[in-house]
Amino acid sequence: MALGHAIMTALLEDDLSGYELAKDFETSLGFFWQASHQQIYQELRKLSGKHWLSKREVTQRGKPNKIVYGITKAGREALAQWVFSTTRTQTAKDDLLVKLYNLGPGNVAHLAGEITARREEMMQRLYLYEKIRRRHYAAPELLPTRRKGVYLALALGIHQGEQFLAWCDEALDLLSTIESQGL
Amino acid sequence: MALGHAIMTALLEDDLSGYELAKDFETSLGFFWQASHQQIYQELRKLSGKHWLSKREVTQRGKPNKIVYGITKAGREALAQWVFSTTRTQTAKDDLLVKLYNLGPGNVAHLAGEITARREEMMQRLYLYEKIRRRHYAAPELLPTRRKGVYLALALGIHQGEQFLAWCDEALDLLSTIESQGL
DNA sequence: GTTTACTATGCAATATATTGCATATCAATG
DNA sequence: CATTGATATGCAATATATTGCATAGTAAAC
Repeated sequence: MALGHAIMTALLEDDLSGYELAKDFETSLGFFWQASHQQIYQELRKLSGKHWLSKREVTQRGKPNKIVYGITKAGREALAQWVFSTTRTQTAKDDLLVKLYNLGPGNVAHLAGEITARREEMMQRLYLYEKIRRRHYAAPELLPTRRKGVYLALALGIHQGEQFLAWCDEALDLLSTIESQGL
Repeated sequence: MALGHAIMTALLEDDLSGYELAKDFETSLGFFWQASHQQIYQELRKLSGKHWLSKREVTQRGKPNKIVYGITKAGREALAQWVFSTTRTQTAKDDLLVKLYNLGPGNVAHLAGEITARREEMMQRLYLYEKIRRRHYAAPELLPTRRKGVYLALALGIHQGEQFLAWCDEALDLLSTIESQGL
């Protein structure tokens, strides 16, 4: 039920529509919790069914109307309680690592390519992270409490991203010593 | 369909029963791909239905009989092909980070506790990783090709684990500056 | 003026994962 | 000799996630 709590968390600061939430999940909170729009729309209906969210339709001009959700008092309480619940040990699944277990002369080149692509992606993400950090989290000790938490999540993302880049380099280095075999 | 491929990968070196696979998934490959025994048993039946695995019953004394699975030629081919498939962008979901977005005076102490627990867990895992590295991967350049891939997965685990410890310290440090509020 | 892109929401089917329970043998503990 | 724990496999129900498709209005590009 963590997606629901992630959504409520996103709604703590602003009321948002499903579409806007889906957009948001591609950045910020979505760095740590991805979700597709289908999932979000379903979850929104569930949450408002539980009265943890309120909804209202907003008429728009030049665009289809949207349904904007806001967190209710009951929602805030449920969220606050959830923070104290025991976190199930996280999933941590990555195809790439399973693929690496299958490393062989026939696929070195391909795997090196995948790693290079991931490296690129991570570079771009880090660029984004850094931009956010510089703009909003330059002095973490001075932030209001809640923002300190957000900062820490960001800091983890940055550290792990940098670490990942270093690993990519190590990996590409090692892979380059393997004789590739065409198909 | 990646669980299936993870299972076949595990069966590349040894034939194993569902129970043994489930045990294995708690270590080694399971560091990068967790799965419960229910999932594994179901997947095994699916895979042998596709003739990617063969099965035979092994009579045991002092223990219930077991069904041992081995990868077939067709399975090996499917696995080798899968390595070239496009990896869907990984999931990356962590309750703890969502919780951090909800940081407040009422839950600092709790969150600090969760981070401390995670730190402990990671220390233990790192200890395991390091033991494996020293024993089997001391000289990565000299390993046979496939083992180089396994080494790289391990290396990523180690680097990210160490990075995580450093982050925990940073986080605990920052959290300690926040005034905690009892309930 | 037709195509493409963005906003906005949704259904249905399938795939994947989790939770709880059930069964059965044997060894060791108390 | 009753309980606990390890081995060994499985069903059923629910929860969660993914994939493909459908609709519909407007704006901008060509």
